[in-house]
Amino acid sequence: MPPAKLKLTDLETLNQAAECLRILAHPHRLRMVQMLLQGDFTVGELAESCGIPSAMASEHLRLMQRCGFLESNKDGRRVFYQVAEPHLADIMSCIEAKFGVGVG
Amino acid sequence: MPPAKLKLTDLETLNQAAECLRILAHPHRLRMVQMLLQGDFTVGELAESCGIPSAMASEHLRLMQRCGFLESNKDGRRVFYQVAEPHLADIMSCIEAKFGVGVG
DNA sequence: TTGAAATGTCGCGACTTCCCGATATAATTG
DNA sequence: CAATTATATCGGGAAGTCGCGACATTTCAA
Repeated sequence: MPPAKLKLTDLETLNQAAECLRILAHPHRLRMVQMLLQGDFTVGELAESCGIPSAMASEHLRLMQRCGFLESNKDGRRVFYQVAEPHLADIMSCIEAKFGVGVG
Repeated sequence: MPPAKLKLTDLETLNQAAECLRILAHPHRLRMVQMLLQGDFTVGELAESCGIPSAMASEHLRLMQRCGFLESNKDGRRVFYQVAEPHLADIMSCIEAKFGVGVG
C-alpha cells in the first residue's frame, strides 16, 4: 500500500486549472504568450508572427484576456497586449524546458 | 519598439506542446497525475478518488499512456500506473503554485 | 468628409471531446 | 467449470472548439 498521506487538490479547483490549461493549449495562443512574456505587442504583430489573420488573433487574445492571462491598452487605433498573470512565465518555462526554444 | 531579438519556439513544436496540454487539461486526469506523482495506483483506486467509474478512468489513463505521460504494469488482474514523463512534476508544481494544494 | 487601417464581433459548418451504456477480455475464486 | 472482479474497448449523442467569411467599430489620414 502506498503512503497514506496524499496531497490532493480538490476536484473543483482542478477543474479551474483544467480550464486555464485548455485556454493555453493552442499553438497560436502559446506563441502569443511566449512573445508577450518578452515584450508588448499589437494584435497585428502577434497575428503576423502566427501567420493568421488579425481577426482570429483578436479572438484568441480576447479569450486569454477574459480568463485573466492578458490585459490590453489602446494606443490610437492599435491595441497593445501584455501578460497579466505572473504564473504564465513559469508554465511557459516548463513547456520550453520540455520542448525547447528556438532563437528568433 | 520592443527588443528585436525574440526567443520563439517554432509553431510545429508549439503544436506538440498544445496537444500535451490538452491531454492534461481535464480535472480527473490532473487528479490522476497528482496522485501518480506521489505513488503507484490501480485503475480502481484512481477512479474512486475521482468519483468516476473504472471504465472511464481506464480511458483517461490510456490517453495519457499513449502520449507518453504514464506507463503501466500488471499485477494479477490489477494494473498499476506510474508517471513516465519527468516534466509532469514540474508542470504540476506550477499548477499547484497557482491554484494551491489541499492536504489529503 | 471620404477612405483606409486596426481591431473587434457574429454566425455557421466541420471537427473533436466528453460521458455513458453496453460489451469484451483477463484473472481470481468457489 | 461458473461466477465474480478488474480492466479495457466500442458506439453514439450532447456539447464544445476551431477556423472562416462577413460585417461593425474606432481611429487616422488625405
